[in-house]
Amino acid sequence: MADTKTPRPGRTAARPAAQAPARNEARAAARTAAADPTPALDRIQALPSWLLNRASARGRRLVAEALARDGMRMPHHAVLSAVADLEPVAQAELGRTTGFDPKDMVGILNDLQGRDLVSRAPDPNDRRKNAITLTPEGRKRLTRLAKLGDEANEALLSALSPAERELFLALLQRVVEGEGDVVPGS
Amino acid sequence: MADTKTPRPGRTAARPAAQAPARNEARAAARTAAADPTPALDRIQALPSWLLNRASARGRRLVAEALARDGMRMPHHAVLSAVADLEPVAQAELGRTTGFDPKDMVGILNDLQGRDLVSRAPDPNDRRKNAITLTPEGRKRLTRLAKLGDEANEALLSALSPAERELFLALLQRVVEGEGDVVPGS
DNA sequence: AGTCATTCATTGGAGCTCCCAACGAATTTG
DNA sequence: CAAATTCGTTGGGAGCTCCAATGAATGACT
Repeated sequence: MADTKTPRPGRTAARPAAQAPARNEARAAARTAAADPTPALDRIQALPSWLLNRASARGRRLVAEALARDGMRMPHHAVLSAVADLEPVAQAELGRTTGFDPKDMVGILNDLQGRDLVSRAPDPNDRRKNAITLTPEGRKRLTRLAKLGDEANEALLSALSPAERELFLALLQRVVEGEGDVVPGS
Repeated sequence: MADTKTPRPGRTAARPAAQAPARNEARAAARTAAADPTPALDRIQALPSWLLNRASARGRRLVAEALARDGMRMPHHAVLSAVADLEPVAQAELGRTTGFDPKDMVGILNDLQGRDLVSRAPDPNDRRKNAITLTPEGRKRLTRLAKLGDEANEALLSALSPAERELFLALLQRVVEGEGDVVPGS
């Protein structure tokens, strides 16, 4: 890859020119010449995947900023919530329910345990497992985090009315589940 | 962080036990005791930011798989599209219109130039800039990529009817633009 | 004119998410 | 009892996003 590029070869000027004819004129000319009614850039930026990426990035940023005010990140909040529901729970099951990689789960729980928000004790019934439990501080912290997360999500959808939000979430849910192809039917 | 965790301390067994009382019973007990009608995990996984992340990840995966059949990745497609519209165009402007970091733009264009899909020549009018241009091969390749991308996006929204897709995209667009708070008015 | 701020392409580095592979310990299956 | 599986952990890598700094070149201002 290092030999394929042209790393600013000396900048010796003296070029054939006749290559940059006023930009906009070239663009319009190309459009009429190639009969390209919809510019490729506009098309790509209207693609569902593109819009979803941008919306997701905005949501992640908003949530990250909100949780950062409490010194936490999104995975901390998610795992803390899962522990609250499933405790005592093994790390592998936490990974399955939240979707985090076991490798990353180790780091997340290291953080949470380091702040005394969860306790990680060997499970007496299955000594391979760790029994993850919420500490009282963890429970209080989770309440705060849930509030911050809700506020961020409120801001994320602030452009939509309540009815529109409900509709949007319903559609979004079906997109997430995907598996479409066959008509929903029921 | 290395001293905060408990790295499986020997597994010497002999534990206080009385800590893992059959799992499900503990869960039900906690729910009645804490009067928690909505499990925290369910709540967090119904959050707009969570759903958007999952939908975005699904879209990214579908698009990546589709473009990979042509040996390309998403940024390649996006930049190639932008070049098609704006050529000849400088890297910095490409970065502004597509949203890619200037650093990443270097690598993307290195790839594209290495495959002779774009040409990168010094701009005679402004010797700081590179004039990025589409090669004939690049134009053909873009047609293929656009098709692959469209198919992937079709699959992404396959769970929605045409009317629902239109509605979903309209709502999604407004979420992306955000800046809500004030009513759109027009 | 010459100084100064800005822009451009590039390099370096970091963080996050996801995936794959391996390991020792422990458990389950046959 | 042997074999396969699970569990937590460590290691590495690929992609995407972001920030800081550099030298070259340009533009603006006095």
